Amino acid sequence: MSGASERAYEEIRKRLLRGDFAPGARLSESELSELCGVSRTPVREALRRLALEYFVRIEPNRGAFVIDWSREDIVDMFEMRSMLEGLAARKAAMRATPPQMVQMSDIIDKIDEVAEYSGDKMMASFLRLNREFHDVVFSASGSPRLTEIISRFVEQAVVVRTAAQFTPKDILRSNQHHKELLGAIRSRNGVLAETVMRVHILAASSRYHDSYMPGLGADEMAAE
Amino acid sequence: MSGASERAYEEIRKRLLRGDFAPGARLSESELSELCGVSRTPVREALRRLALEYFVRIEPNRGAFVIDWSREDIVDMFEMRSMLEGLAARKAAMRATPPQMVQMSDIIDKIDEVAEYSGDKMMASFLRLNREFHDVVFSASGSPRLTEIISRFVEQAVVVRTAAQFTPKDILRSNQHHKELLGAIRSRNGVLAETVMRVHILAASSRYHDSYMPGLGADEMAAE
DNA sequence: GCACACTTAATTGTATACAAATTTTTCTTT
DNA sequence: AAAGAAAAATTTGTATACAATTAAGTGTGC
Repeated sequence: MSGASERAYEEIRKRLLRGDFAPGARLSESELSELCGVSRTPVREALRRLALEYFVRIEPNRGAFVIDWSREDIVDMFEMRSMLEGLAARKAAMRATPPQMVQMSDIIDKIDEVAEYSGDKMMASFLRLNREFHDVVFSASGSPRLTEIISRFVEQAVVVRTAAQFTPKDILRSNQHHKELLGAIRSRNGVLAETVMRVHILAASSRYHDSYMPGLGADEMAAE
Repeated sequence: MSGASERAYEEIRKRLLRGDFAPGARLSESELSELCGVSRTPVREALRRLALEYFVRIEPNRGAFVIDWSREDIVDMFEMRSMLEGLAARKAAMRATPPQMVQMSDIIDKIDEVAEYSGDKMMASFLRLNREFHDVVFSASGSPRLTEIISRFVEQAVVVRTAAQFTPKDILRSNQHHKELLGAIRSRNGVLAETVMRVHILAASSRYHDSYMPGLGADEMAAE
């Protein structure tokens, strides 16, 4: 997957995330191909890939359609992700090296700084750092295959679309989870690390659904 | 994905499972295309799909190679599967309907009967019934998306290749897990259901690795 | 005026042809 | 003879052309 195919994938994915196409809309291969400036062949390849990542749904002989997620679907995706990332956190608690812990600590500090910023710049920085932090956890789990599969999961439609709507307060709370997780890893407490990570992810899910955590106002809700 | 594409996928997958190609071997698109009796286009599509299911690995501009799994990779895959199927079992304990419980019970009885048979017939019957049982659990979880993703996981290379080497004793022990799981579901004990399911899967993993359960001889080991 | 069948147009699926990249072979040089 | 470079051959990646299926439009019958 290189050149035209990769380009088509990036382009279509970008537009899907930006919401250029309505949910349920049919995606014409011809239109996409001239939109991306490549032929239909790499477009088809990109669509198949996006289907496996749950951005689109392909019906045989009928074409690709933008997936529309139900609330239940979204809950399920986050639940699954919480199980898998929880597993990674547990393994990380057992195997993380001191340098990796320092890395996590550094990222945590940077995220605290970023929360002071505002606007798109803040959001972009946070998303990058947050991704970095989780990558260190995955790496610390010592399981390349686990890392690979979870990454694929994290790249999925629901997760990506959810990430882009945090307030500074959300960011700080999210980072609080990071701190707790690092503490659990430092004390080699696998069960705690797993549980904290699950809370971390499920809180983001909760945030997404405009639901609330008992005893807290809506603006106090946790986010990933 | 229909016609030639589907045909190519089935054909290549069948040969991969049968071990026709050596691990790490390069799969030529031209060879596969005349092997399947279709052109290169659907073969490429099939290969991309098999890559996402971890049967092959694709290197840009170099082609597709048969994946070779390390022991650690296999452990990781089963661990992930245990987490996801555990989640499904927990949800099933909360939502399963009486008819679904009857279904599970029926399948359990049939598996006990099948263990009396011998040879390929037994194996085929067990695999089908086992799959049916797990499908009922997924269905009982009430989450179509969860079901879909776990199914995709279960179809993966490692899992499929592992399934085909159980003894009658393995089958009976596996079915014992099924009985415990049904008990947990009947009593609406989500945590127990989740834990039993995780044991069920991890036991299969353990079986696969010629490792053993403390205090039991090798031929007493559990299998899925 | 509405439903249904048929014809036409548009779209997806597959095959083939060409371009770009990689691997293999061959030839030169030390 | 071995190592490296250049050229040929093979293989993957992309574009285009054709086949098959599906969707849309048109006309006819009731």
